[in-house]
Amino acid sequence: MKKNSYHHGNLKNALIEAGIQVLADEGLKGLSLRKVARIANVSHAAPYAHFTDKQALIAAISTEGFRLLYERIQQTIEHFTGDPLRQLVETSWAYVSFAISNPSHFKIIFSGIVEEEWKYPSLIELSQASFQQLNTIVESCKAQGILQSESAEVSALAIWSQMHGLASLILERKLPNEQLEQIPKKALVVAFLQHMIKVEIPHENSVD
Amino acid sequence: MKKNSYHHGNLKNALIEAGIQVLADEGLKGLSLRKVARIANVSHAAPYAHFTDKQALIAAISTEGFRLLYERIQQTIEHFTGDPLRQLVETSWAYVSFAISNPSHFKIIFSGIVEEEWKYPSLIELSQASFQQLNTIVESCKAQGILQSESAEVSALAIWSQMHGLASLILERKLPNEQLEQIPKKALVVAFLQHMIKVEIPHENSVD
DNA sequence: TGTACATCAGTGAACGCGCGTTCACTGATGTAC
DNA sequence: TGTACATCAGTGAACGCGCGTTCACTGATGTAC
Repeated sequence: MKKNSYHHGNLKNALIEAGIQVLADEGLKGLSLRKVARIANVSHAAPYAHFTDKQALIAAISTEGFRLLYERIQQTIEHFTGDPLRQLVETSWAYVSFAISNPSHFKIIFSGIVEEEWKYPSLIELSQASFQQLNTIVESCKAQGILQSESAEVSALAIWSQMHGLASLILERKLPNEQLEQIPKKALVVAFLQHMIKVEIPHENSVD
Repeated sequence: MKKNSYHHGNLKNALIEAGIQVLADEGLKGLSLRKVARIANVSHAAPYAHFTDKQALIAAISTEGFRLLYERIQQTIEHFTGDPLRQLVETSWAYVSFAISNPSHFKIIFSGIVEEEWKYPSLIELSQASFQQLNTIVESCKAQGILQSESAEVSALAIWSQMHGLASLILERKLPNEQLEQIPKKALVVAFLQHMIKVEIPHENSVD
């Protein structure tokens, strides 16, 4: 970024960025340390100064993506403080739209590519923190009588599963027909949630 | 299968089976034509008599898996003819349990690995037929007042998404805590569906 | 401010590997007469 | 039943490739005094 010779100065991040780019362009099968180094204008051995091996780079990309997702959801939660129903709808949509606009990140986080995940504790922390975000919202909704009142955790998992499944099916282009494909994705999210919610979800003056 | 020299007799299927085995043992990154040929006790060039290239083998494995899933669901439907609620519960469970017991097949079908899917029309047909199975059940449920009465297709997609998401999260070991992991998976399926259904789902004298 | 030195972040050659695919070939099988 | 021949399903050598990783190295940077 700053120096034009020898020491790069920010190579670690540059390699992560390059990796994301490769994933977007060619998918996982096209991702190699050598290619990533090439894109960062650096010799093919240079990455080893920052990552112990290829898995470590993949884990770093995954962690970075998870962090982005987490922060996006956190912002949404704060933006709608005090309105749990709205929080539920908007965070669900944030999840699905994150997948749509960052397919590489979403896929690498959730495609079981990172082996031996326990070696990368920040990944696991983020995963649990993310679920906790949703769980808190669901508890608030139940407290307000918006959702049926059984185990909040099961309900949270039900919602997460639904949004995760929708995101996956969209990314894999498995939406079963054109009719469904033409429905705006946010409308699908709202319709799905409406199936589970007692009160009517109000029309929003869409924020994003 | 029959001859012990030169002509194999059933090599095409043997290669598909070998491919499934490799996927189960080492995942997609370990799958190569050469390895598959090795397992089938055949020279590394032999597969080219049956598949134009590596992609074609992958597509064949995927198609085979999809067919198994389709047939399993079809049997479940027929087994509970006349009882749409039961059909809904049991086919949902069939979907999730197929994923659990055939993770390689499930992943390869739904992981976007098959490129240029349009080259393999039977894959696309199976995909649409599968959704149609679910759609028919949902329509019956709505006719009986079991489900809310909006678009059957949207409801069907909601259910499919939910089960697909649950299956994916289980396979990727992303269930957020041990508490949830200890719940029998079928109980989760039932709980999820209960969120969307007006009537109580009866306890079944479990069939499988 | 200047110098000596440790540490850091890169280089480039080299290793061994398994892969996908092609090609000329050959052994086995099926069919027409 | 026997023979000629086309077709099919395999073989094994060869190609070129990109990869992950290691290693001895060197240029740049930071620090102690």
